[in-house]
This record gives sequence, C-alpha cells and structure tokens, in this order.
Amino acid sequence: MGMDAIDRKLVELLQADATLPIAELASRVNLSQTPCWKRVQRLKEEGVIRAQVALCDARKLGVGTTVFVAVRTNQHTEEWARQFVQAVRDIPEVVETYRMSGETDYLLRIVVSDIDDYDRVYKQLIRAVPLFDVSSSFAMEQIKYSTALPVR
Amino acid sequence: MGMDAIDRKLVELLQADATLPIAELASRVNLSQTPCWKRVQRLKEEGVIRAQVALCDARKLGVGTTVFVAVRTNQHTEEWARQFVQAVRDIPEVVETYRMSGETDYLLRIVVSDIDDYDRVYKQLIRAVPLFDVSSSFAMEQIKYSTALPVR
DNA sequence: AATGAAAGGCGCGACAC
DNA sequence: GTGTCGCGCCTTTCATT
Repeated sequence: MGMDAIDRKLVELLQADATLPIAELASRVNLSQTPCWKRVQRLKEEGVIRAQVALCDARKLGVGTTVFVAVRTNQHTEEWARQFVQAVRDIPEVVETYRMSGETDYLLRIVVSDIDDYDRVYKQLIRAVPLFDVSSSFAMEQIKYSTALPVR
Repeated sequence: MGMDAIDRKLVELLQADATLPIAELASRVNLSQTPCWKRVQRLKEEGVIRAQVALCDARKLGVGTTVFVAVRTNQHTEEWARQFVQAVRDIPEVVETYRMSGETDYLLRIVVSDIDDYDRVYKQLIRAVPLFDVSSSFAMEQIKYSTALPVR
C-alpha cells in the first residue's frame, strides 16, 4: 500500500473537495484521466479513502453548541465498556468519543442546540449507563474544524 | 430557510453517503428526481450543506494517534488571540480547536503518527505563539467519530 | 410543488501504444 | 505511464399538471 507524492496530493485534494471531476484532479497532479482515475479507485479499494460525505452547518441545523464531557467510571469491566460504547454510538448528539489515558476515562464531544438540550442528552446518557463522574465543559467558539487529515 | 421532514431526511442521507445518486435519494424520500434535486440544490445554496469531502483512514495515513491539548494563556489580548488562531489554522495536524469556558482557554485535537511526532507539533505550536500552560492527554482509542450532525 | 421525458456530460472501463 | 473511444448512468432542464 505504498503511497507516493501523487497519491498524497490526490488525497489532499479529495479531502478538501470530493466533487472535483476526474479531469480536474488529473490536471492538478499532471496526469491524464485514466491513471488518475485508477489511483483514486485504488485509494478507495484500499480503504485510504473510506467515505464521501456531505458536511453541514451546525448552526443551521440547530446544533451550534459544542460540549466536551469528561467521563470517569468505577466499573472497569468488559460488560460496562460494551454498554458504554453502545450508548454513545446510539446517541447521535455524541459525535466523537475517545478512551483516554490519565484522569478521565472517556472524552465525549456532544453537539446540541442549547443548555437545556444538553441536559436532555446528559440524562439520556446517564440513564443508559452508570457513570462515576461526569464533567462538562462548554465551547464558546469553534475556532477550527477540519476533517482533512495531514498527508506528509 | 424552513426545513421540513423531507429536507431533514435528505440531509441525514447525504451526511452518511454523499455518493448516493439523485434517483436513489428520490426514491428513499418518496419523490421523483426533479423536486428531490431542487431540494438538494437549495440546501447547498442556503449553506446547510456546506461541503462534500472524502473521509480518510487516519491509521492508513500514518496519523492514528489523537492528542487533546488544553491550553491556557495569560495574555488575554486581541493580538494574542489573532496570532493563536492563525497558528492552529496553519498547522494541519491540529484538526479541531475550541475556545472554552472554565479553566482551560482553548482545547485542541491534534492527530499525529506517534509521541515523537506529537513533540514536533508541540514545539511548532509553542514557537508560533506563547502559551502559559499546556496540558496534553493522549487518546488510547477512538470509540466514535462522526461528521454527521443530528437532524431532529 | 409535483411528474415524466429527454438532452447533455461525465464517470467508467476497454483498447492500443 | 498516455491517448482514444463508447457505453451507460446521472445530472440538469423542459414541458406539463
């Protein structure tokens, strides 16, 4: 699965705009359409490119508020973890979840319309799975949000 | 900019897979192609759908490690903020940045290949702008990552 | 605001070089 | 790797209700 400079450039371009036609991509990497198309095809087959999605405006969808939730548990069991993972996957307002090192066991990013809406999601979460400690931090402003991963 | 149930369904579908052809979308929302196409067009014009991008596999791009960085400053000036925003926007490894309420002033999500790589980005960041306090937390595992916002 | 038909463009894949 | 070609699907528009 060796990616050369051209592959990386294609990934960079498609991460920025997946609507670029093959002809446009080809000229940007100084290739003709056929080899360019084959490269993109290969990147998809290999799973380097794993999806093509529409990104929406959070405010316009009424979920302009981001809350980070640090979670601690006192039940370090397989069963609890399985339940927790299921719970966050089932709640669409939870858009990101990470198992952390250090003090907090899990870090969640949640998008909601306002504080009342957050309370609703919070209750939904603690009802689904017992949590030892929950610490919520509100984001005042989203400074940067990029789905484009660095390719060097 | 009133979104009805059909619009929301379209947004939901396109957030999951933007390669769905109009004909397929149309049948899923029980419309024919033309009105379905017009709705999607309108959602793009209004900026509800703001981009269409390729999502990549972080591991396969060699950036499988996520680090959350909590930043505190002691210079609460316009000029410092401007510099900081520019710095995080210019560093591609910084994929998300939020201005927070509470203890930490800013929270960054950074993707890197390993700890050494993180050290490189860390040095790049503190060289670009003076930081009063920096606290790094490593993610052990990404449990959930969704670019799809909830639409209810 | 909906439908069905039709035109034009582009992705896709095969071919020779 | 490059260029060419053709099929078919998909986007986009038009006429109509």
